[in-house]
Amino acid sequence: MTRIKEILVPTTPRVEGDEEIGEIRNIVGFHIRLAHGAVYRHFTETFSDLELTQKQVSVLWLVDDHPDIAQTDLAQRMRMDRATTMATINRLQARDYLVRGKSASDGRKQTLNLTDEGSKALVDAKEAISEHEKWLKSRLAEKEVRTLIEMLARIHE
Amino acid sequence: MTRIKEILVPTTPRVEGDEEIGEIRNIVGFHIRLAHGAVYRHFTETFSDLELTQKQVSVLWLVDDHPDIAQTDLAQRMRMDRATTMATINRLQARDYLVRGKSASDGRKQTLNLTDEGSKALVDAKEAISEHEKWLKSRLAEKEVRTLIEMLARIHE
DNA sequence: TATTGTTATACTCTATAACTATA
DNA sequence: TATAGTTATAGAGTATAACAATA
Repeated sequence: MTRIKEILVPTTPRVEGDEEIGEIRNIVGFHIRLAHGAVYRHFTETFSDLELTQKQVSVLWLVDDHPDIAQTDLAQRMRMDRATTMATINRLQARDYLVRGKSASDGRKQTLNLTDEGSKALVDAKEAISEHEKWLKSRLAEKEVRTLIEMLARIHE
Repeated sequence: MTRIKEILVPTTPRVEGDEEIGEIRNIVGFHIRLAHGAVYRHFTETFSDLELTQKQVSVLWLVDDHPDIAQTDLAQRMRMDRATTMATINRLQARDYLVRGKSASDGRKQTLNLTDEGSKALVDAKEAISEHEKWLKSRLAEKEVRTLIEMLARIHE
């Protein structure tokens, strides 16, 4: 189901020297950094009770979605190297949010799974993420959310 | 100058349970984090010769655009707090890329300016940023770049 | 040889708190 | 009182290098 909507499109023409590097405001990377910072800050400020970072929540979430996941698999999904993954896992294990096991199929690999405490923490964390997303999405139209995610995915994939 | 354009807007109706939090793939914050990481990684890997981080380049750029800028003004533009700004400035000053001075109008404030060496480094850095942006923009259509910047700005402003 | 996990190391980013000087 | 800069401190993220165990 679709309907026609009229929007105003500013027709900024391409100017001579447009491809040159001009103002810092036109640098995509600059805005990605700032947006990331804003998101990071809102999350940590609003949900300091959680005592979990976005990254840690992401790890709990992925482990919950993929029981027995190995560290390398997790690392790939998070776009982290092994050492960084280790550091994150260690912190979560120290708080008894997840446990390491031995993979039956491959002796080199380990299995990661949430503890009951980890599952409980994830429920709270998802609640927080949900609120956080509402804050984020309040700045975007419904359709823009999908567009934005699609464009960002093209960048990190 | 503007013109009217008609677009099709899919009127996806809100469904029961729509506000529920589903897959991690639908979380905007998740993609912003990953995209930021991808951009960060590409920049540091490709321009390790520079010995400058994106943040440091941004600071040099802003100081160049705004001679005699004070640390607090810079901090606002970078969305950093004072302490983080100090740390960044200190690193750049230690490398003789910028100098601190005293503000004539306000004894509390300082002035920041690039040294000749800092200016030279900025030229190289802008070259790198330009290439980096090409890599980034190769994943996006011309129009999408503007859309993305606009949406990201709405998030961090 | 390649992969997985591990440890050690280092730099950057981020922020909080407390202090000094100035407005 | 408020603002600007400073210092000390700390946790987290990021990565590299080298090592052991396993495939």
